Amino acid sequence: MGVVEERYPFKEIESKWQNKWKCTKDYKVATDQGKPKYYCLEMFPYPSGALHMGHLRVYTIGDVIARFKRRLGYNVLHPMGWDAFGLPAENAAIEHGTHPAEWTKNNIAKMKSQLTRLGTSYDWDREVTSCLPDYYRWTQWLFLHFYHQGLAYRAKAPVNWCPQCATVLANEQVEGGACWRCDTPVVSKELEQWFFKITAYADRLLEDLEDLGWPERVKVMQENWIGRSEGVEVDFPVKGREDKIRIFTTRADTLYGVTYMVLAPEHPLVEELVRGTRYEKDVMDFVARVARMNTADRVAGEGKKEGLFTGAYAVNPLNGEEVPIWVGDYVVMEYGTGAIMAVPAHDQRDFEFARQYGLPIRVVIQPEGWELVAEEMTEAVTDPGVMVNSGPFTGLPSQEGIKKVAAYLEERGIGRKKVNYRLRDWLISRQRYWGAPIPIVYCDGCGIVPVPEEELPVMLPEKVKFRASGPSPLARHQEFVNTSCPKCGKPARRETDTMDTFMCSSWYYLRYTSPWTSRRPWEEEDVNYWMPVDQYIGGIEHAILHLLYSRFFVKVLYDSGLVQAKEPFANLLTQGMVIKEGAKMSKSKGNIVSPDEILEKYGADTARLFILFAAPPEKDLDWNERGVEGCARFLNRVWRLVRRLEDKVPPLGANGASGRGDADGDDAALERSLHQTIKKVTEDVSERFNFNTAISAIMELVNETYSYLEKREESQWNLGLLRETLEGITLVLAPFAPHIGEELWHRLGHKDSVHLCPWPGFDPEKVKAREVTVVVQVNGRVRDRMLVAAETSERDLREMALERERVKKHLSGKKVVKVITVPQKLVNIVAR
RNA sequence: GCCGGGAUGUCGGAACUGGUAGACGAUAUGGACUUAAAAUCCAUUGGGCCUUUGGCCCGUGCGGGUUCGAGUCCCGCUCCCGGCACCA
Repeated sequence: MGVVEERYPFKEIESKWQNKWKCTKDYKVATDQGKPKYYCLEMFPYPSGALHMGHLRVYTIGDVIARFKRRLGYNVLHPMGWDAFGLPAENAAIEHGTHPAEWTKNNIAKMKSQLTRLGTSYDWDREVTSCLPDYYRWTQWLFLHFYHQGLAYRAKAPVNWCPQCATVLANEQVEGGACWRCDTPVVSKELEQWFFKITAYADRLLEDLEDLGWPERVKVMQENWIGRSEGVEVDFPVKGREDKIRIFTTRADTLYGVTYMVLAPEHPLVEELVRGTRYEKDVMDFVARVARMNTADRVAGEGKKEGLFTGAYAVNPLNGEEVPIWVGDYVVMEYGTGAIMAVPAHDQRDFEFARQYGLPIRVVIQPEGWELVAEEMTEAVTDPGVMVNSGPFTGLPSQEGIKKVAAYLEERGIGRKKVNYRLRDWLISRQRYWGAPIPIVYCDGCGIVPVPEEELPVMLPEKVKFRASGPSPLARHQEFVNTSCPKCGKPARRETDTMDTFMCSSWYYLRYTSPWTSRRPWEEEDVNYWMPVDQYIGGIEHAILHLLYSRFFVKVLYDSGLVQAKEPFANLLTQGMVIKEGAKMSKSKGNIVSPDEILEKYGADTARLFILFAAPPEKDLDWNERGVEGCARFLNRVWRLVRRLEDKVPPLGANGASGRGDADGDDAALERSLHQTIKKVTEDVSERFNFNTAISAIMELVNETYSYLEKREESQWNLGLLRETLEGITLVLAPFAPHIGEELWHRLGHKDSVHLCPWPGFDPEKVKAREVTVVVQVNGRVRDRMLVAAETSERDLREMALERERVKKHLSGKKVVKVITVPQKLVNIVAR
């Protein structure tokens, strides 16, 4: 029985088929209007050096989907490339002296070979690398396109600066006041930078979320990030001055409850109000102190509020009342108008501030069911209620009041409806070398001049010197900086900032559709055939960043007629993390599992199978070596099963096709299992991406096939049925374990690749069981089981159930009140 | 605080629109094969109770409810994970 104990030689098999697939280019695709397309895409990696387990997981999931859809007859675009600009390359250059281009190139080579070893089915002819001039040329082209659309502008503004990365960051790249990449607290700096006007698309970015096949939580995260808020802006005149303080509020119904105003420390009016007054020194000291705090400190001081009276008063435009104007750190300049009306009775922050500084509290909304008394309140009451002390609005329900007061303000020209967003424009300048140069020239005479399209790309100079601190290599590179103005020809200076690498990744999926074109960023026919991406797969960490920027890009391109898709990614799958012993893999914890070691020890098929089997794709996956061994065991079982029978089972169509009507029904049972398995795998993969249950179904079929062989003498085996079964197993296993699938398929006598073979269908008739186990319950408790013909009628079921001895025992002394029957499932007898 | 998601054996996880809770895999235990080990194969593997073949009871985070029947639906909580947050 030597063969039976054999383990499958994965090393030979895997390299054999990987070479074959490479030569035959089985996964190369072309635009084909006559075929339904399917664009399957995984987020392209940053070439950091080597794949980690997280990469292994995404690329395995994507590969299974691509292989599966191909087999279903789709023209599948499944490309791969490299998000190759970025800081680590530059930092490596500073530390080790390797040029970023060299470092990146080596990493790409390494990671590409790892992806090949994993058995992925990419069309490598479409590989894109964002740091190469033939790619970043178009990134620059897109910058100019945005510029010409009025969507790129240069502005001086307070921006987030990461001292560690020595560059500015977009708002999306600051997490809790710290740099998303290195976790260093960011500081605020006033700089002139390039911005993309993403806020102009806020509403569409919000509205179009609805139709996306994305996880709810990702949609909600984007919703929160955009932070749409409807309200009114109201002007409060300043007593004794021409100035007005404009505020934004969502609670116009509480306008009669205003007892003071607060300006943000950065508000331009602050200085003017206090100038020359006895309040000036204290207020300006306070303003300076707040300005010195970095973002992290200000976030950390959450809840603690500080403020000062400015000595000035504002007039409530509704009731003419004079209220003191304060300056306070709990009001931020970036949101709304940088000034608020304070209604301590109905806003928790105002309430805390008022209590702290002894400012008056006035109730103007009485919630239903209890009587609010300002002096007795311990917190603000924000619930809706009835308006009180509100002049002509008294007695109105507050929710109605919001609208009525707004209308009243608008009529009198003292206020207007306004929608505010939390979303800020996207700051795309970076003070670093390893990125796409911003194609702009500054001329003393002409000002900001875009580099003409035909002069693209603005090449990143290769010979530069890296230093640990100071200006970026680009800013110090005189030949790069000094140029002539494209407009007037006089000496001019180039922009030395490069673009945020999120620019590069905002359009790479468009480039994949026609990466060879050198005349345009993409060919219209190709981009419109393939887009949108049907299934996008990647980590949740890009829920806002990459996914929001890409959506913005496509909307802009749609508006200019460059693409027909309104959204880049129709469906999104966010895969969970790979963890070990309940913790994220990290160097400090020493729980890192290396993909190379896994591929070496167990092979790609086993690694893939475990990744897919251990958890559904959205959930975290706990890496467990014993589980990996279980998957290796399973593949060996399949291997031995085919090896044992490959010379015995006749080709399909020849004599010995599966005979039915065998006396004991084992043949029918095995055949049924086969069809049920195909059905289950098909549904689990196509409808829900539940690879784990699909694989367990295949395991069950393999177990049953072994049982079948065990049960009978070899002479009694139905060899035709066994061939059908073995082929079925191979066909459905192939997307998950492509190498062994291909090998077994060929061992079974086939000449073509299993991966190009149509997905097997199932016969709905053969899925149905002839006999089923029906459960008999008495008062909802299972008391017996009956094996009956599947088509047994409800009446028969009921009668049979009532006749069962065990049932009678439980019915003794009771009266049958009701009998519920569910054909093929159960009978429930209700007795009292 | 607001929003989203979750809690099922020893572990990873199954259970379609309410209908046999624990599929599949791992672990553990026992057995077969072997000089022995590995590998392989077979059996058992939620808890408790009863004298057995067998049977009974409990059990899907907690407390209620709806229903013939609830892991699944409803109400009220607890805890965990994630996002946002002086956002006016």
